[in-house]
Amino acid sequence: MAVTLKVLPMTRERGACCPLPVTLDQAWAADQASLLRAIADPTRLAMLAALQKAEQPICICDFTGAFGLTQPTISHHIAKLRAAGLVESERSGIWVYYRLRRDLPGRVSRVLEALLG
Amino acid sequence: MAVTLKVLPMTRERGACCPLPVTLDQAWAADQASLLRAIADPTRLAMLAALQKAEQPICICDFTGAFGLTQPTISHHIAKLRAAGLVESERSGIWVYYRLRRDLPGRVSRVLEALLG
DNA sequence: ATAACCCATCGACGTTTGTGAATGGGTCTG
DNA sequence: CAGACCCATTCACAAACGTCGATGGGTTAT
Repeated sequence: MAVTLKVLPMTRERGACCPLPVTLDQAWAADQASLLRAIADPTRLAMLAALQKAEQPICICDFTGAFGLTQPTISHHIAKLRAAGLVESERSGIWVYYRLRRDLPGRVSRVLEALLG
Repeated sequence: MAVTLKVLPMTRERGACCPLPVTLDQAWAADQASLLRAIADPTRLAMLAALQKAEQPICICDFTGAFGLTQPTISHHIAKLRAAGLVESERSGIWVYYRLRRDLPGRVSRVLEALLG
């Protein structure tokens, strides 16, 4: 009911597609997609949620125990989060503790906040 | 310069990883990851940005002209966005116009807002 | 020094994903 | 009707991804 949206053209010049009314920032899209691909994985998402909720940093072996995954796999996921600039690490003895980066860019913070609540 | 964080254990019981101090909601992680995978692509991100900025719905052939991609590829990307519940379509003549869904869940809206500004 | 433990990296394998050619259905025009 | 156009689907293929076993470097305990 009510007019859902402006009248769509039933007939317009065939064979001539309209140019998009907005400019496509390709570099922006690539950057955002790169960040999102780093987050778009159940394991890494759960890692981020755990890192955000825990006040203590978490080490790889803790993750390995919590998920049903092997240590190389966990290490691989953490490496992706690190490459995306989402986490930072600190070595203490034989353990390497991870936490969310404290100086995350504003956009990244907003995305994580929207996701992790 | 100041204490960066609480003291990390230099030595703790070896061979016994600490249980995570938070519960891992696996279903939540899978759902969020599924949504994010639908967005984590440069083409689809640009599509979403265009759909958000344009007040007029956009049809497939317009996208095909704007990106350097073929029509099946554009159709494939739009299908992923539709499967994720992000866009809805309306046929008008031989054209199918797409727009962002108007009743997006709150979480999804917040994520998109954080991404697209 | 030796052993035990944690972690990163490499190589390999199966799965998923992005892309385009080809095809068919649907809609308008002549 | 025939032709032209838009779109969705199928198929095929290369690239990227997630996972694990194996290996090596680094650190602590004995």
